[in-house]
Amino acid sequence: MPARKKTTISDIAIAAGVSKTTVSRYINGKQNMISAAACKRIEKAIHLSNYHPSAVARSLKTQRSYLIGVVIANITTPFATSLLHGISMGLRDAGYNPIFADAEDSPETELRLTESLMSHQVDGLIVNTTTEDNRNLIELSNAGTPIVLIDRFIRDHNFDIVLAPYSKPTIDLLMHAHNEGYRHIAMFTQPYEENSPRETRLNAFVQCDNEAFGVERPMEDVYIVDPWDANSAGIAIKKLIEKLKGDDGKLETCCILATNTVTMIATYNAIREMNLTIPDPIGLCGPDDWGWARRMGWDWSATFGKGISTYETDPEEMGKEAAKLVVKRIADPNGQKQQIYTPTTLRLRQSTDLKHTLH
Amino acid sequence: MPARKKTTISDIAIAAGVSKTTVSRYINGKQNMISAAACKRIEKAIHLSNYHPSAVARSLKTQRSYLIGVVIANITTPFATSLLHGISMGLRDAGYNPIFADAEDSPETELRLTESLMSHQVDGLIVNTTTEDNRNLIELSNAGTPIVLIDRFIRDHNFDIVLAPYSKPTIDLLMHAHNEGYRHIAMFTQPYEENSPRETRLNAFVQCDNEAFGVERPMEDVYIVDPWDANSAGIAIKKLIEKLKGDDGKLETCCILATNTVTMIATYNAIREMNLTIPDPIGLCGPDDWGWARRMGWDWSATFGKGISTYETDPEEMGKEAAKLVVKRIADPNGQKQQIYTPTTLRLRQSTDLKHTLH
DNA sequence: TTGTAGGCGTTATCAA
DNA sequence: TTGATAACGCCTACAA
Repeated sequence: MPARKKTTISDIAIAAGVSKTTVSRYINGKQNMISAAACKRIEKAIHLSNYHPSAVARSLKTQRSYLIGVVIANITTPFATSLLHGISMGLRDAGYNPIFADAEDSPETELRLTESLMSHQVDGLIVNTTTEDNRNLIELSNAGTPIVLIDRFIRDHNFDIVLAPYSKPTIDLLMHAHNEGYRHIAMFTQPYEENSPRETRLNAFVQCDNEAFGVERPMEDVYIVDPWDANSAGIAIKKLIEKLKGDDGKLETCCILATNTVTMIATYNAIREMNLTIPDPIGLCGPDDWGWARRMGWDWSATFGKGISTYETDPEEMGKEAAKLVVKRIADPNGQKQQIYTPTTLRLRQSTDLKHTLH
Repeated sequence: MPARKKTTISDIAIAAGVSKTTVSRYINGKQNMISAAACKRIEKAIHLSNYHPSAVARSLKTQRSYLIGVVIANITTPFATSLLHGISMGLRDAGYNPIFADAEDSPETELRLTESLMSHQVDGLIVNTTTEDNRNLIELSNAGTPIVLIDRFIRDHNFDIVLAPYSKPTIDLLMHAHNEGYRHIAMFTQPYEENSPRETRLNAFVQCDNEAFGVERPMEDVYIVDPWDANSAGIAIKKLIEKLKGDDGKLETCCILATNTVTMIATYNAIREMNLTIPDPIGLCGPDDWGWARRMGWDWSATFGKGISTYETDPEEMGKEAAKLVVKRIADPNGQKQQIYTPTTLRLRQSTDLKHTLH
């Protein structure tokens, strides 16, 4: 099956017996400038040849592509899934299409992909960046490219950005633990360098551990966990237990704040393997960005034990907001940069219900 | 910050004191046709102005974009995520970029997006289609567009396609249930019209129920479940139980085959809520396309009860293969259409371990 | 209401 | 080794 040559606007013009200009007008909805007769003939010609205008030629001429480049730090997470879905819906509503690129957690890859997207004339960028220190994006932004960051910020430069308000709910969770009577808190986190949401949560933790729990060096209550390594969480738990042992050998109570859902699950499994019980002496809580699971009817956080206390983020909503924001910035390039915070919902469940359990 | 005009090949030509042609040659790696001096000047000019060639103009001229359109039926599943990741990696290795579109399970959306992708001169298409009966793709294919289907086929037309071999492992699982001594089998599936993998699994089930279990009307052992509806699985379980009640009121054993991971989890939860035990009298098994979870160190299928019997698919590998295949088809448009089956791994766990449990 | 002509940023052809 | 020049398919003054 040989590839036929594509039909172009000229073909239609000839077939309909009019000029390219007229056809172009027809395509762009300016039918009120065209005689009914011509309209008919053009319509027919287009239909017969099943002609589709070339977005490429149009982009070249108009310098607009109606394409938005979407760069995701790592697509292999449930968070990214919901994000993409939201972005996709939001852009479509505004007549734009996403070109999507997966940086695979590599700043170099992110740079390369971003350049590729730019050379394809994308009208704007939505970026979930791998790097807090992203010179390239700052340059692009300075050069006038509409850019919206999502979930991760960039230092030393003012960007449009969509965020979940991680600090507040983190503190809410920790204060709840405090009120429940936990003696200690601990934070289990993936490496947090260059990753602003984790940093934000860390800061909230440190502040709370210091102020509410009166701990002098709260960083000592922070444990680095690699959920990709099956043993990592177990090792952290062992270290934690050592610290919690009282003089009588009994464990003091401690509520663990996990940095994200995946870390939380790894931690949960580790706790169970150590034959420790939840919520006493160990409590567990953290963010829940697995909206997709809920949407599928699976409330995962209720499946583990008797339920894990979480705050739910809404990545899909974040995606939608980001989409709206780029489109807005394209229309109004010099408008004020915006920070949008999408709402979060606290869900207190058994995993931190120390008071009740003590009786 | 006003958007500066973009620098073009002409700017570079002027700055370097050469012609556009020479610059073009430089860009395209034909530096051996250029004098060392000119090379130097061009390099310098490009560097100073941080010039990036326009992929759009190039596409228009060469009729190649190095863009592959990727249409996914529904991105809101972990399966799709892994798929995308695989595609993304595979394409990148070959110098192509994915433009990705989410059809949101709607054939109309799929059509619209596909047309949009085509008008952007994509060199090929990778499609996880919503519709078995997809006239549009057949036409495009006939017109010479390189298309690779992934996970879902299209009736009445020969396409390049990447599939998991659902039939064989489904039968393996069911025969295993038979050998374990289950008296009945049942299938819990999402609606399967227009969805080839589910259909394939259904056919395998029907055949097995008939031949191995001697059931006359195997379709009566098929239950439609909507995992998005929390009650749906529960209702199906109740119906099933009615059928399993023997004369003495005791339940006969039955192994449930779930159609996919999400349905399986919904089913698992429903079984537990009914206070039924696994694997006796109810067994549970099905496919596992949650590779991402394992990659994150969470072997989910071991987390539920004492482990669920599954066969693991490898969506990431499927994506990679699809990427390789489009690229190949672009290079060799008239080559034989291929069907690629990616491997699958059987994991037998406690949820179907009836024999052992009986003692 | 319609058409002509020029150009968007490249590459390809041909000649020098 | 280099460079004019003509496309690629479309849009857009400007003119008729």
